[in-house]
Amino acid sequence: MPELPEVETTLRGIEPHIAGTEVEQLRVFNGSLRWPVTEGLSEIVKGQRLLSLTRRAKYLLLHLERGSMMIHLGMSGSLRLVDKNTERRKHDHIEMHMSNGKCLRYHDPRRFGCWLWSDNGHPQLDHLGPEPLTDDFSGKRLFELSRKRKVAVKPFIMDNKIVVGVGNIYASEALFRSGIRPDREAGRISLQRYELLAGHIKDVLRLAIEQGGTTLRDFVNGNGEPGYFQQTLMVYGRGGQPCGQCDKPLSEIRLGQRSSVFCCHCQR
DNA sequence: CTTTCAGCCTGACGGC
DNA sequence: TGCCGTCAGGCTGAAA
Repeated sequence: MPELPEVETTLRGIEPHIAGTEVEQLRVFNGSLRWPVTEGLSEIVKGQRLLSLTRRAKYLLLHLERGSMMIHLGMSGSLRLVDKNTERRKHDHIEMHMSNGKCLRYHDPRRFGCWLWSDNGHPQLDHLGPEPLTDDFSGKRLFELSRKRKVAVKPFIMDNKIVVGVGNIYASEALFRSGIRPDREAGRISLQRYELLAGHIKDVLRLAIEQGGTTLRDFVNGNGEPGYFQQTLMVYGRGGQPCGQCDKPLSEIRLGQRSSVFCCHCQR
């Protein structure tokens, strides 16, 4: 599923192939995504030059001459570059033909994603916290914003107002590396432990982006699905299996309606 | 203000 | 073989 590293990987994979080209044609086959695809999108973007592509949180932004497209991959979305006469697969909902012959296909079985056009900014981006891989995100920030908060630390670090782009997988892994129980009250964790946690969040995201390099080639070539993070996972999806550090069985609980796996011996 | 929770959607999987 | 229930997940917005 697309987390921040995969969105970043997608961006790096497609950017060099289509930045600077012009939109020849955009076709919407099924526009009922998380929010309906912007009405009249094909007519709006036709003929506009794609100036640049950026990422904010898990959103991809395509900057065109007269505005920008905000794309989210939701839970099951993916973008890939294909030859324009490649046959469409089931759940290929949108495609964008560029002036250099490249075709960008959006595939999303669960349709939790979005494609929204705006010529004056996207309100969804206005109240987001800092990017995790910048100096604006630190243990000090986690410590200060968590004082008097009763929420468990795992949903706390997954809150987009605190820091963006930390999904269930990487929250679980960073907490394991930090030796912190996911259900510990956010307001009762020391500055020192938050500094450790912030460092591990950055490490785990950076590592996943590096490993995404393999996925990147697949995306561009239109082969296979990403499977790069499986080996590195210590706790996510491993409830009941032995802990990689102490061999005791990993515990599984639910926090904020999300499954949370941890080691009750290694994490306190 | 904080916290909780339903809803959006399909595919995979287990039980019968 | 198929049917049915459950789960997975990010994000929003309403309710408590």
